[in-house]
Amino acid sequence: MGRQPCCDKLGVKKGPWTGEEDKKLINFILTNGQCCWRAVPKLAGLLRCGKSCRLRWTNYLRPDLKRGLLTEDEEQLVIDLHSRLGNRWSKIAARLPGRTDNEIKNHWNTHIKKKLTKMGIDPVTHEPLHKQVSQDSSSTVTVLPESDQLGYQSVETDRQLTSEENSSPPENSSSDELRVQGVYSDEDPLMSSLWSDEIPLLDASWKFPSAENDYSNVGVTTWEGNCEWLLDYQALGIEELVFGSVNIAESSDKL
DNA sequence: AAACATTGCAACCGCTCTAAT
DNA sequence: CATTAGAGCGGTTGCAATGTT
Repeated sequence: MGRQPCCDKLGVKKGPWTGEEDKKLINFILTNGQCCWRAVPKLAGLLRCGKSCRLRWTNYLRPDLKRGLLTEDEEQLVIDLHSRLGNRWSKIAARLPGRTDNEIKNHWNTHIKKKLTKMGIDPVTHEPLHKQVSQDSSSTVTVLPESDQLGYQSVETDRQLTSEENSSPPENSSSDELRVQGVYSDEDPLMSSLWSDEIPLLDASWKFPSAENDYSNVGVTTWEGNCEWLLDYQALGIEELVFGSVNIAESSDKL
């Protein structure tokens, strides 16, 4: 017995969102809060799949999102977290307030990967590339990393990789396996907080520039039952402000 | 100026996880 | 315990913007 599709494929619009659709979605969520996403499109008068609405909201419309490129510090944090967590983008994103997993994933694939490769670091294993290359005697040994210039820390200190592990990226092993293997230590504050599934908060040691801002109630991935701020938004007339950005989206649609 | 190549990002797809029954 | 439905995640794709020839 197959699973029901998340939405009726018939009559469901796909592709880029229009300003009008954004407006409807924002308006609905500001007014009603977040109930079940499956019901959102119907209630909001959208011809979209609930999943699509959730994605649009979490990746683009959420008012607490930061826009623009990742800062150097954020990038560094992403690299560090990736070396520990692998492609667990949502876990990584949880450590960067105002950033989405999609955004970080895109930034990783388009910028950081290249940067690391250029630096002679394998973006998958975080191992120096020359280790693999040097096996081929004909190739020149890559001079290693300007990594220090960027503050990149080899993960060898954190992870004692066997040659087998070296051939399989972290994401190929289950987290529990890795923990059992001692790859991640429970004494590592980052890892232990991740294991315990607490609401992510920036550790002071990250020296993240925006840590001065209070994001303590923003890091939650769902704000069900925690949407008082929406009412505040409305009371303060911030809805207008939000829609201002929608207008920008609308105008960009016309371009 | 035009054609082509590359890049970057928003959005989709399909799978897994989890909670409810 | 098994089944089901919904939510979330990570990989991938499509396309507009930008750069290069």
